[in-house]
Amino acid sequence: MKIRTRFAPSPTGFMHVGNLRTALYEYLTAKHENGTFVLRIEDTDQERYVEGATQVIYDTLKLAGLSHDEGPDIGGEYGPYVQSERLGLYKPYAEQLVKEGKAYRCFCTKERLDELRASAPEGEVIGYDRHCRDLSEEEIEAKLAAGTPYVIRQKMPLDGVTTYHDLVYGEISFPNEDLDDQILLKTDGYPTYNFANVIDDHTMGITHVVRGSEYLSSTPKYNLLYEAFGWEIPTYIHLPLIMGKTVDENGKEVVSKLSKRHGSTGFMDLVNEGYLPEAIINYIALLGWAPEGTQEIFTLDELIEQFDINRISKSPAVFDYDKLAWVNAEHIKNMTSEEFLSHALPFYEKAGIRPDCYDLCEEILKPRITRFNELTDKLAFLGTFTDFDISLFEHKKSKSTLETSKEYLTKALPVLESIDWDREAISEAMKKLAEDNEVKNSVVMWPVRIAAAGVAVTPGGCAEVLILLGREESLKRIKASLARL
RNA sequence: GGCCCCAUGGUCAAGUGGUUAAGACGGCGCCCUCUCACGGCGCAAUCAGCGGUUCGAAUCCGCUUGGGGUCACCA
Repeated sequence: MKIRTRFAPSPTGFMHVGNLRTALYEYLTAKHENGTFVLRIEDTDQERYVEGATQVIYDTLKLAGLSHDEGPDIGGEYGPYVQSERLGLYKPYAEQLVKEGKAYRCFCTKERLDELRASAPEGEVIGYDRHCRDLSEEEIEAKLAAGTPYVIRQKMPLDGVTTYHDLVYGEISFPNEDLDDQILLKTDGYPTYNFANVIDDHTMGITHVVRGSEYLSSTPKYNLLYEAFGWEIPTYIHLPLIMGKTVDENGKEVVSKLSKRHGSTGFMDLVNEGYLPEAIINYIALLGWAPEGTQEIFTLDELIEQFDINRISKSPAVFDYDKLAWVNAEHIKNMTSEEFLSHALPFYEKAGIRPDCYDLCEEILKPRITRFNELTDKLAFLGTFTDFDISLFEHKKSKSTLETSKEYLTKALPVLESIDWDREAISEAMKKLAEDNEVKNSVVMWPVRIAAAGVAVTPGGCAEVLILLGREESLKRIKASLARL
């Protein structure tokens, strides 16, 4: 049978990498087996609906390269793919269970439920007391006739255990007495998430339910629903959680399930900070899964090829920005010239780089950046040449002092003025100057580079700096610097 | 608190009864070098604890401890 997985986000306007990682594994699970990846929007919560949030989901999936085969925007045989457009579907199923005695109408008010919860002993949590589970026919009729609002709750077995199998976690059992009579249909007639989820997964033919391990403890309820309807239970793949670090009020570091409060872990946030979508995907694929070999840098196609459910781990993983940055840098290093240029161009233009220097820039910048927005800083010396501290000319490691700097700058200036403004030519000329004077290359190169750049740290060496600046600007700066020595 | 899950260096992790316990990020050091990177080499750092089972446990079992998740008319 063809595998069908689904990604079923709620439109909250924000997708953090934990959600995206779930989507990724759903995608990989399907695609590795040539299966179908479905997008379903779960918008049954009227109060939390955020305008435009659905678009964020489309944009994110598109940027991430996780293209769905069926969904609200592209259709499919199992539509509609938005829960709010499926509302008529759920109620009959709930009524069916009521008719069969597997569910019941509950007329309890929210207030009563709140009081019930408040009555729980300190530190304990108590569930619904099943007050309406055994109302008489007369009582029910009377309430209905009076127009009393109600919800539909599922009757949970009072004893025994529910056991299920998960592809990652194996055999898991829960005592039924711990299961609450969960609400299927809310007062407003909308289904709850859990109910809609089961109905939709079944009617959409989802074969593999891939989701975070926070659902491990609600899965028995799902299964009891599948059983109540006599439906086949899907294959479960629960994923270890992605954790974020925060600091508590005592200054102690704590880890918890990744969420909004963990700062910029939103996919779009990371993209805006300069992380490449493919690098983010690559990195989060490694959070909870490891390939057979030692390869760490993957394209999405390679992930599809190598993904293996059996290699998903059980323990939670902490999101690490350092490693993400490294993965990002690796992806940059693997870029073709065209790809690199397309990302770098805006920064080149802002820095006033001449087109004939694009290749040189790629060569010197590619190994030096982790994210493209670092280009601004790397190229800043081209624009700013202000009063720098002349103590920069004193550099132990290159054996430069104020005196030698002045001496060799004086010697280098006429040489530079006389040669072709060519990277090789400049480099050779400076080396020859050092050789003729029997000093280390650095004694010449260091002051020339500093004199032109005005800063100690530059991408590339003195020849590269001079080329980027151009002949005129370079000579102007060197003269100005020399005048200060 | 009940229930459920998890447990290899600071982090991500390989490992499925016999290994000097991979690799990567980060850290540190050295080399390369006109700076910073890149690259190369190297170092420090892990099987939570205690009991079993076994000729032999990171690997199997139990307990303890620690961490996480979950207990809504949210999804």
